[in-house]
Amino acid sequence: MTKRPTIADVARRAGVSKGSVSFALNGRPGLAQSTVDKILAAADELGWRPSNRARSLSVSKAFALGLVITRDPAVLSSDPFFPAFIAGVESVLSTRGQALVLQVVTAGESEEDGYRRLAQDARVDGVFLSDLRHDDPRIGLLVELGLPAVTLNRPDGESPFPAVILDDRPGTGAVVEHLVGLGHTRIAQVAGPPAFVHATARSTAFAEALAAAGLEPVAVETGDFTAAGGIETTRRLLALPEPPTAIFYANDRMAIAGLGAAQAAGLTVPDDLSIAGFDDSELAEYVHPGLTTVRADPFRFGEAAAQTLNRVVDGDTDVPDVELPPAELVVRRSTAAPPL
Amino acid sequence: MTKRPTIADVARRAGVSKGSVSFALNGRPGLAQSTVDKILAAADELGWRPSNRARSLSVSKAFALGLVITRDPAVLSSDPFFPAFIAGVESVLSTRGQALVLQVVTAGESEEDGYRRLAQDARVDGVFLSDLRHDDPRIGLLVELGLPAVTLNRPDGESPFPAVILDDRPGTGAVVEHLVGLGHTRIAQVAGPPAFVHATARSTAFAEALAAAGLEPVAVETGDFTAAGGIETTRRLLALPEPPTAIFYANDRMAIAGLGAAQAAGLTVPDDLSIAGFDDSELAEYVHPGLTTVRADPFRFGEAAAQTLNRVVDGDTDVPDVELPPAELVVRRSTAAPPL
DNA sequence: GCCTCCAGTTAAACCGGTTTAAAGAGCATC
DNA sequence: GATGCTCTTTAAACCGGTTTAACTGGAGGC
Repeated sequence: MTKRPTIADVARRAGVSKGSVSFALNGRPGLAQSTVDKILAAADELGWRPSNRARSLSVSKAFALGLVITRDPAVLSSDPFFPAFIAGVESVLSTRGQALVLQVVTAGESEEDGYRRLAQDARVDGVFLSDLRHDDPRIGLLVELGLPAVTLNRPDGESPFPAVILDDRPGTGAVVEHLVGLGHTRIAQVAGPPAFVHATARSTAFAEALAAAGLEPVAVETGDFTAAGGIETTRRLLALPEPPTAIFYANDRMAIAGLGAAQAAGLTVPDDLSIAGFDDSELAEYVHPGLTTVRADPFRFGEAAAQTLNRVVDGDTDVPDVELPPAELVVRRSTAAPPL
Repeated sequence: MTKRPTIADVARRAGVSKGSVSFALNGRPGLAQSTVDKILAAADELGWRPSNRARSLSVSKAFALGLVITRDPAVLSSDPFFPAFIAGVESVLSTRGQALVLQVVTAGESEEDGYRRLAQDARVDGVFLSDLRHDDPRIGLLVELGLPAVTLNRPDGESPFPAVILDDRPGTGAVVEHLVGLGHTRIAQVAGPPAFVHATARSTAFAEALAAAGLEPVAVETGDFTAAGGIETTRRLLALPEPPTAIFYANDRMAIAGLGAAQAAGLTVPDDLSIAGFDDSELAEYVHPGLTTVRADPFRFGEAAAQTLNRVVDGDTDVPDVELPPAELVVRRSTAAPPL
């Protein structure tokens, strides 16, 4: 493990100045082609790669992007979204020599502290803003911190940042149409926490799709995206005087737990009760019966978000929003015609 | 967003030299207490925080740790381990102003490229080595790269790195004892890929515990930790001329999928077949019937790993291995006495 | 009163790049 | 042959810290 070569070594070997090496590396005009070749050859022979740290200091960039996630409500622990999303992000970053810095905010602090830390330490050039809340205070915070960002889905307030959008509505509508088409009229929903923009978006889409079919939700419960929440809300729905014949959950985790709760209550799915989820997580296909759900593509979401954020970071003004192909219905065995 | 103050600003304000400010900040001896106070006060008034980048360059440290994960076999996507592990790591890093850099290796490359990238870019001061393989080539690679590391669990070859160990054996033994205690004699296992140290460790522990009870495995299938693998191996086990009355899976994901496969095959769990998993993932408690499994504490694992790695990074020689409290049995409804 | 010693402080070099201003070379112009 | 101009190249400053070696001023010893 000998010390790595520096730009000075390359310059010496090529018989030029440090500045010229820098110019050659960054492909700046003003150098004779022959000189450029000579320098690149020298760099190659020495196996030189410019030091990130030195570059960071002189150009005031971190060459890294940041993602803040809250761990608290176990929201994270079996969320199929983040891992795939992160993989998508990385697929873009690794080709550009950038890194992804994770900031997990633990119970004690507010999520905003996470962003504040990233900004104060100047660890990243920009951040991904996920799980938008209504009137999300983080947007103002990031503006104040001067930290570029991209939002995952469209915020409801003013935002100076581009958004990468995956529209949940078509998928939600498709689920409702599917259930209605099977003959269901008593459909309930287990929504996500109303503080989240995407949770209420799905709720609204659900209500609208039902209305379009001339129906109303028989009940709407609010879950917290966890399996425990799925159990509890399902029990409440099943205890209604006139329980629903179909339940649409805002994510697969709650749906799978709800499936368990229904079975524990002695019901057969889908004969007695139809169940649909949202995410198409890995287990959705393999539980019994297989879960009808809505599939998005978080990997691609990550890719698009990283590309978009990089445009902002690179100083591109007025980066347009990006629309991804909408989520689509995946029909499996957990939905069927309602009991007579 | 005005420019942040530098050490020179602080020095000027306190009426001292840059060097003194640096000394005061780092608590080095040789400064009069009164001077230190004056400097710290000035720093405070200006809200100065030393620049990570500059520090990084001059002390040749990244103030960050790295984690490389392979995304490919969807191993990641619903693995309950990593998110909790990462949260544990962060709980240590955030108090020290360090960051966690994630490197996701995508399909095309080998995982080693991930470490190589982290090392070449000098992005991190050390890395976590997870999912150890037999004679893991990454250990040699890290030595060669001069990158400090800590291994999650004990490697089987020589290793210069400390290990953080969570012993799976007591939990595995407890599962077997539990099943034997219920009266099972035909117990099968769905193991993990034999390339992984922890997979074979669990397998061996399983075989040994059975042997201690005077039994032999009725069959051992090798899964790949995915839900799809859980389905397939379960089908094979159930198709045996004399199928097992209990199956022990190497992780919850395969177990939950296996549960679905058994139910799809018309079996009632646990009356016809007992099922046990490993991990105590969130869904384990909420599927129907609740999954008997083995619970570890990945958050604490992350904490311990981060602390240990930091000792190595800080130049502590001979950091001892750390033993965590072993995983323990969690009995739920998916296990019962075998059918007569 | 002079020399030593030492605690306290500072100037300057350094980390490894980027960037700017200026110098130098080569050639055409008058 | 001096002047001007373009094309290359370089020296030096800079980013914001850390670290080393040298320099203070004052106390203490003789």
